[in-house]
Amino acid sequence: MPRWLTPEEQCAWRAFIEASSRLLDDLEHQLQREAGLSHGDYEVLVRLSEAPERRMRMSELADQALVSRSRLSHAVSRLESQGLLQRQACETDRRGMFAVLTDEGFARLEAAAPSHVDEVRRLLFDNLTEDQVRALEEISQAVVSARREASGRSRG
Amino acid sequence: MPRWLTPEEQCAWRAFIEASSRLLDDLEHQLQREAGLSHGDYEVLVRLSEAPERRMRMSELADQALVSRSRLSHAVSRLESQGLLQRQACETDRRGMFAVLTDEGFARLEAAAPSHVDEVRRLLFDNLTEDQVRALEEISQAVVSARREASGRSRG
DNA sequence: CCAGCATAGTTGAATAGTCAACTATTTCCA
DNA sequence: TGGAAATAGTTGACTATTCAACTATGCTGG
Repeated sequence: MPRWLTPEEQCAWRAFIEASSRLLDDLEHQLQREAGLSHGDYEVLVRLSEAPERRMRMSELADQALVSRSRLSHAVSRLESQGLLQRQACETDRRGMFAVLTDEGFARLEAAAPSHVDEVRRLLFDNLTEDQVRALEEISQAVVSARREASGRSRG
Repeated sequence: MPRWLTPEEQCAWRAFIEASSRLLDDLEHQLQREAGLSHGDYEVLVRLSEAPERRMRMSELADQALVSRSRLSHAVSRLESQGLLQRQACETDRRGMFAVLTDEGFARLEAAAPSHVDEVRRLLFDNLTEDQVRALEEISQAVVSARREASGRSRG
């Protein structure tokens, strides 16, 4: 006997799916239009830009940018061919590679960021109270931690 | 001078991106494993199953399932070839088509739903208080309405 | 030491998604 | 009425993503 969702949960779930799909789609389109980047690519560049020496090991980058290793590998090849980053062999682990943000990549990111941030504000934060911003973070944290604990338990 | 995000908004934004990506990815994998359906396909089948006579015009279905018309058209072709639904010409508007859920499609959905719902509970609602569920819905509604008003304004 | 397992990352084929162009029909209104 | 514009839906080419297989290297216990 499956535990169904309560009516309140149903509503919340559908609202969440609609809001997050539309929000992410809109941001995707906006980034594509203004900067020729997908949201995934943008995340990759952001993480690199914040890393020491603007470089990061492939696996760590994949984890932080929330994409699979395979997808990152393809994405890095694309971004590399656009000159936005480079691969660099790791000297202490000969299996390893770094992705390094180029100046051009950094410039592209700097050009894309302001209008992207404006869009995030416009589509999300301008429509929320301070309490709602706090609630959004707490809800998100709860989801992320629960997932982490669950996978910790199943691995350990 | 771009309005940057406040530190609180930054945190909320990153937490939201991580939580929603992981949640949606997990659900996607679970549905794929258990029922051989993508989340998009699942949404399509759900909407059809709730429609009168289990059928719906392509455009309305696309709107409700939050996918582009082109994507729906491809998806319907796939699902049709799997026998989960059928296309049916509309008699009052000769441009129009209905997508109709087959018995097999309905059965597939019934088989997939319980474990999917369990997963939604487990990954999301089990980790939230009642207040948080309410907050999640209000936040989502706020985002969706703001977007609707904005596009209404730009269209009108 | 070294055999076996784990980890880092890549690849290519298969699948899915996007975008713009296209057909066919309907609606609007001068 | 008729012709422009809007709407419904499809298509195909291109791009992106996934999945499983693969190479290469590092680690670990007997």
